[in-house]
Formats: sequence, C-alpha cells, structure tokens
Amino acid sequence: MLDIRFIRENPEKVKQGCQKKQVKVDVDRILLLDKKRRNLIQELDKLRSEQNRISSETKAVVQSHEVLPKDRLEELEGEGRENKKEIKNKEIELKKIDEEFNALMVQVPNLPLDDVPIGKDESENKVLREKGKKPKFSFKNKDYLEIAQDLDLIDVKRAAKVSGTRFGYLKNEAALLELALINFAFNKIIKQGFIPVIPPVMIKSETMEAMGYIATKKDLAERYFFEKDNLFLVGTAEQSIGPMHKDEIFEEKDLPKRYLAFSTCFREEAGSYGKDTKGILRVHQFDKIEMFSFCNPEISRKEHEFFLNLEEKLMKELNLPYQVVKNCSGDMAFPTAIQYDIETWIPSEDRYRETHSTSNCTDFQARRLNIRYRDKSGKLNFVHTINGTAFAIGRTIIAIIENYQQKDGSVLVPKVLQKYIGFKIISKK
RNA sequence: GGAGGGGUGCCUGAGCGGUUGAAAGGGAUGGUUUCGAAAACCAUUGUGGUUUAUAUCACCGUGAGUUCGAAUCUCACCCCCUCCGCCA
Repeated sequence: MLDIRFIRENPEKVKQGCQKKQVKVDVDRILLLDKKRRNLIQELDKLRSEQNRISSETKAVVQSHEVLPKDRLEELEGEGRENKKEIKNKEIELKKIDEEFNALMVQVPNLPLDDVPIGKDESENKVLREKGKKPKFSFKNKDYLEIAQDLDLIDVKRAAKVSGTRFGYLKNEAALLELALINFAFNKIIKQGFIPVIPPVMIKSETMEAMGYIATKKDLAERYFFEKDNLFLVGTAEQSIGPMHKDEIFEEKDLPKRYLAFSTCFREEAGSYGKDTKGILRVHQFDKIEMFSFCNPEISRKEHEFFLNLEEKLMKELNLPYQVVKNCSGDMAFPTAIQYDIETWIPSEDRYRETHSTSNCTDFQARRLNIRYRDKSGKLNFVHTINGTAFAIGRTIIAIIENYQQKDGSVLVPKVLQKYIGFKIISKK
C-alpha cells in the first residue's frame, strides 16, 4: 500500500507509476474520497468531543450531589442521546466512504523506482549481462524430459493419472538432486546471516491480502483457496515469511533480519493454458528455496543487490550459463518497486528461461503488514522488504539435466553437488 | 472431537461502568556517581488520525450492541493456552 499523503502530494507521479506498471486505478476518485473522508472525520471529531463534554459534565453533576438534581441530569442525558444519533449517522456515512476508499487504495500498486526501464511486458526487459559458457554439444542434444524418461528421473504420465496435468514425480537421482540442492543452498546462504526456516504453506486470507498478492481477480485466480478453512496455499514462501513479523517493531540493531525458507509452492497457472504444457517447467506444485529480508530503507537497494549477487554466486558454482535481466515496469509484480530475474540457459529451447527473481518491495508490504523499526532517534519507520529465489528446484534440475547431458545419454552431477549426493554421474540403470 | 482458561503498552502484569491513555515491575534512553564498568539514585519513555496552528479524536484481539459515559456489561467472530480423546 502507498502512503495516502504521498498520493495526495504527488498525484501525477502516482498516475504515471500506475501506467508504467500497466495497472488501471482511478487516482482522482481516491483523492476525492480522501477529501470527503477528512471532512467527515473533522465533523465526527467535533461531535465526539461534544459527547465527551456531555458525559464528563454528567459525571460532575452525579459526583457533586448527594441528592441528584433530576432536571439537570435528564437534560444532559437527552442532549447526549440526540448527539449520539448524529454521531451514528456520520459514522455510517464515513464507513461507506472508507470502504470504497480502502478498496481503491489496495488497488494502487507499488511504483517503479526511477531507474526501472519502462515497458509493457517481458519482451521489454533489459538484459544486463550474460554469464557462463553455453554447452556446445558434439552430438544431437536432447531435451530434459527425454533424458529424464530415459534415466527414469521424472514421471509425468503417472502424475497425470494420479493428480492431473501439470504435476510430476521426481524419482531416483532427481529426487536426490533436490535434496542436494537444498543442502548446498542452505549451507552456503546460512553463512551470510540468514535464519533457516520451513514455513507453513497455508496462510489465512487476510494474510494473503496484506502481502498484496490478491489485489486483482487475476491474482485470485492464480491461488489455491480452501473456502471452508479460509486458507490459501502459498505461491511462494515469501507469502508466509513476510507476515511473520506483522504488527511487530524491530530494533534497528536487529536489522537486516534475513530468512532462508524452503517450501513447496502452489500455483494455479490459470492464465497459461497451452503454455509449457509439457514436462515440469510449469507445474501446479514445486519446491523452492527463498530468501527474505526485512531491512531499513537506507540500505534496501544494497540489500537487493546483495540478494542478486548471492543468486549469481549459486549459479556460478553450479556452473550453469545464465543471464541477468532487469525487469521492465510492466513485468514486475504488484508490490514490487524494482526487480531482477535470472534466466538460465536451456539448450533444447535455445533460449534462457526464468529460474530466479529478486524484488525490492520498499515499504509497500511493510505498510500493510505494519512492520516497523525504531531508529536511533526513537522514531518509528516502516522497514523495507526484499525477496529473492535461491533455487526454484524443479527448474534448476531441468537446467542441470540439459546442460550437463553427455553423448552416451548420462548426466554429470555438478561438482559442488557431488559431495551432497554421493555420486558424479547419473546413468542408465 | 469433548471440557475448561485467557487475549491490556517494547516485555511481564494490575485494572468497583465515570480524571484509566491506562497502576506496578522490567527493558530502553538521558543524567548523577566512577579512572572505567557494575550497582545505586534521579528523570524521560505508547501508537495512529484530523488540523497551518492551538487543539481534538480514536485505539486495551476483531466486529456489533447496551449507556450521557465501556479496557470494565451483552452478543458474534478470530487467536492462544491447559486437560482428555484420536493421530503423522
């Protein structure tokens, strides 16, 4: 959520920001409601003040007389009753305006920072750098699914039988590869001062709302929801980690507070019918290791770069070719102010595919979650929140299989994972 | 699933329907003392809204209600805890 004061003072900036982000909101309507709201609040406060005056006067009369002066008392009580009616009416009026106001406020996205490239969709993202060597095959390389089926690593047929489309079984070395990636990432990242955590994957609807991920109908369609329990399945651990500190106040010395979470993620993939239907690139359920940081605003840009840097380090150690992309305004998530993606080289597709994403949500989430910190002078401010992928495991396994495939149909295990997995090569049984 | 208990400020914890925005203790901050520290002592210390300002309003889990007046009474909901049962 944005600060209404900011919107009030910078309406044009907000309108432009919404446009850059490809989000339609009636900012003028917000401003009008804001005006009405404030007027009403003033009137209400006056009435309430009057009510307080009446009741304290009543109290004074009651307490200063042994025998109560009936007339004066009745007069006061009558006045109070009248005034109360007016208060009630104004309250109803205010409530109506508040509801519309809040509904609109929630639709205002976080604004892109000044250095975010402007564009409408992913085609306008800016490639910052390419790293690693793309493999050159002296043989006809196969796609990961073919290899995985040959080596009995992924079973989507049976998954379809059991669960439907967009599910998969990771088997044999693929299952072990997942565990190895988890261990590798946790060992590596915990050293940087992250708290390891395995969070709940079901969260209350109000929590999901506060994180800013169900602002639109489209968002809602993307989430799994259990109506009778009022619970959502998370699409990423971020949705579970962010609200951990809801309504809490950090001491500045405790920042940044960093978490490393492993969780299963659930996505409806409602808008992607017919896209990536094959295999496990785009599935309803996958496991992911996610980094999250609560930090003070002055260092959030640096913290964000630090996250990107960690992601790149992991990729370099796995020796996978990738490129870093700065997302354009139209391709950023709703709560995001600036975002980088890492895309990993997928030889069979002859292109890079998104495997990581890291965002600085500035104070947008913190404002709604009411997460603040006390600075040196004792003042309370909202923290900034940063999130970033360590590994989206399914996609990382895809990348490993494809980039590490050998002529004889086997797959080499990346060096850094070998000590976790206990073997160097995945070959036919 | 059955039976009870409870949600108050940064934390612990009081709170007959009327100076209770809230006792007390702890913590934190500042000061005195000290070569320095600890201890001791003194002082300060909730948040948010409206307003140019003075000022004013709201907030004791959430929402509604009773009342001139609610942290305190009523109802609904949410959450937590204890015991029993069941269970990975």
